[in-house]
Amino acid sequence: MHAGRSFRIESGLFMDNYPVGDLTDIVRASGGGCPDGKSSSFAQESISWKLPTNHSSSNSSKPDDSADVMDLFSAMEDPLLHGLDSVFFNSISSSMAMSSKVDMSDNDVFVPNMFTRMLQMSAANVNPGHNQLPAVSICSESSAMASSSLVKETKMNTCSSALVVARQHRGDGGMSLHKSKSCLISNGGGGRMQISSPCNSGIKRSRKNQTKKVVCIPAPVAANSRATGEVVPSDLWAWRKYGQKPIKGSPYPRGYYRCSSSKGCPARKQVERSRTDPNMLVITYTSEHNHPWPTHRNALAGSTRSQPSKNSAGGNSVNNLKGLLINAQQVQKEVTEMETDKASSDTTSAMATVKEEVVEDAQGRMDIDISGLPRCYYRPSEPEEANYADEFFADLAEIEGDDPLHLLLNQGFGGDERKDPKGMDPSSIFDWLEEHNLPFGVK
DNA sequence: CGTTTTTGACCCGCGC
DNA sequence: GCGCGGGTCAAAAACG
Repeated sequence: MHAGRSFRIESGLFMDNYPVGDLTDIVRASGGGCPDGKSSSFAQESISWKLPTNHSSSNSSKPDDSADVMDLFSAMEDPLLHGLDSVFFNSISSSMAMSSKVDMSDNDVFVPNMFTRMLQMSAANVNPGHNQLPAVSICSESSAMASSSLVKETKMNTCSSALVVARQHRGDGGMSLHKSKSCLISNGGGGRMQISSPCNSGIKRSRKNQTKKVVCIPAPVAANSRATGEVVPSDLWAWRKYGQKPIKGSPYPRGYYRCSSSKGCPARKQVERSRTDPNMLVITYTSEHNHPWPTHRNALAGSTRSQPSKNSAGGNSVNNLKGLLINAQQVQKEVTEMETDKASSDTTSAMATVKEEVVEDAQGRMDIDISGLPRCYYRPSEPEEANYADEFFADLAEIEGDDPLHLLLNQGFGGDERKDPKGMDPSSIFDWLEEHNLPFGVK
């Protein structure tokens, strides 16, 4: 329809150096705690958004920058997750109004722009040498906050609440946290989502030492329900299931998936239900994609099996993503309800965590080395629409201290309007894109 | 026909 | 060395 102009979105998401603390703190943030149920008492979680726009002090000074290069694809690994965590962080931010704080210092711009993570990423455009990327660090108040002297208190106008930002610079190239493996696959209870992200050093590891990113999300109810009853949310990567195994101690099998977008791509993911809460899915990502985002699923044949419902997030990646986003929407709704119901912050009030983990050794320790630096580029073929959206995104990016995603959520969730990208909800983005024949792919 | 899913067999790492 | 548990392979079936 239109030709000539394209717009580009640049953003990124990476975990600033995770401050002192152990993973149990992170996991507890989900409200689920460890399977043994002993982790129900913990301090209010802190969540931080950080977007070091132009300063390169966050990570670039670390000696192992080369690792960042290897991180690129892994950071790109799950754009959906970035999108979801954006959604979710908004939810959290709303629910944590009472006790959270935010650091909006100087160059920090709070721009969890979901679009930038949902849309196309292109490795060719990734420049790992610069840290013009937003960083996200999430930590527990009891640990990181208490130890960080850099925490400032400001306000966050967008979410009518505040978040905590704990910022620390890497000292010796990483820190070791006590590994709480069982907790990693615990869940936060219905409607909660945990996200653990990895650090990818690019070093080939043995099975047990492989970099893993653990994600806990509420199991999509209707999305991708397969004949087996298995519910597997999809993302925009193309995954092919290559195995399934019953897991000892869990009534639910674990599915093994590999990336089918590119031959030889080492990316893997495992999907299983949480043994403590069947409503939660635990997705473990292993290894990084060695290719950009797929422009399309490389095949449809067989991919829609047992996914008859076009609207149930099955059948194609767009709808799958919609399903997850809708799920995130539900999560947000729950958060809102919880906030309404009680202002107190119990263990389930912190719903999402993001952490980077590297299973470094068998000593029950893990190193946190957060350096994923995704950049998102979206080059729609509809310049007019692009132009429109360009301004839209630009506005979003420039609203300092405002949360465009929150705007989206406020405007979009619960509404049916999707014609106007300015007013659509995240799930409607895809409808809008589809309606306007906008590709997800690069170029 | 090309791709994915299923599923039993095989391989590998780890603990004893 | 052996057994166990988890991860992967590969053939057959299913799907569009």
